[in-house]
Amino acid sequence: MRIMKHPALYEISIEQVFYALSDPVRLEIVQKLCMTDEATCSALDGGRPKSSVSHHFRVLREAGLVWTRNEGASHMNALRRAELNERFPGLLDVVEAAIQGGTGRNAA
Amino acid sequence: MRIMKHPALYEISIEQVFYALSDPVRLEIVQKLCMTDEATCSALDGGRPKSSVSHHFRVLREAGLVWTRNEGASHMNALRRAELNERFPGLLDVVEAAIQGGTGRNAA
DNA sequence: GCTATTGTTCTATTGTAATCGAACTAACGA
DNA sequence: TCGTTAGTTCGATTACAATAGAACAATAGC
Repeated sequence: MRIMKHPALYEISIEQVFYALSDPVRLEIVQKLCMTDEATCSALDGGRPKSSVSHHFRVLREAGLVWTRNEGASHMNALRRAELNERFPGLLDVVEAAIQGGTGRNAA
Repeated sequence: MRIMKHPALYEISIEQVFYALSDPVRLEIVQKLCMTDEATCSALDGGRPKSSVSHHFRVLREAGLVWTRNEGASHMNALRRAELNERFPGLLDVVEAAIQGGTGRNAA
C-alpha cells in the first residue's frame, strides 16, 4: 500500500499541532479518538465526503497527532498518545477536557 | 480611545485559541508574554511592520489570550493567565514548556 | 496648536487551506 | 476476474488569512 508519512517525535512542532487542532472537523476527530483508541476513517467522517476526510487525516498524521496503520482494506487510526504526552505533556488533557466544554459556552 | 474587544471567558473557544497559537509570530508573542507579564506592542514586534503586529495582537485579543489596556500612548498587553488557567487548565503550561523545546527538535 | 510616538484601520496583494467531485489504488470476497 | 468497499490523490473552486504600505487616531511634550 501507499507509504504513510508519520513524523518522528522530535520532528513534531507545537505550531503544527495547534494548527491541526484549530479546525473543528479535525478537533472532533481527535476528540473522538481520545475515547475510542482506534477507529477507521469512515467511522469518524461525520457524513463528510471521503476526499475531505482523507485530507484532514493527512493533516493530523503529518502534524504527528495520529498514527494510521493498515488493516486490510481499512485504515485504523489512533492517537499517538504516549508520544504526545512525552513531547507535550498536558496537551491531550486539554483537548480531552474541552470535549464537555464544547466550542462556545462553558459547561461549568 | 478605541474600544478593544475582549471576549468573556465563556466565549473563548479552544479552536480559536489553537488557531491563534498556530502562527509562529503569535506564538512567539505569547511565549514572551509568559515571561514578561506585561509589555507594549512595540516591545514584542520583533522588527515587524506595525500593521502586521497590530493584526496579530487583534487575533490574540479576540481569541481571548491577551488583554490589552491603555497606558498613555502605548498599549500594555498581558496574558489572561488566571482566566485561561480556569477555562483550559494546563494549556499555558504546554505553551510555556514549548519555549525551550523550540519548533523543531526536542530539547530533552 | 504643533509634532513625535504608538498603535489601529483601510486597502490591496499574495499565499494557503478547505471543500468536493472524479479518477485511481489496494484489499477482500464471490 | 469481477465487483465491492475503503481510502488516497488529482484538479478546480472558493474562502480566508498573512503581509505591509498609507492614512488615521490618541496621547504626551514642547
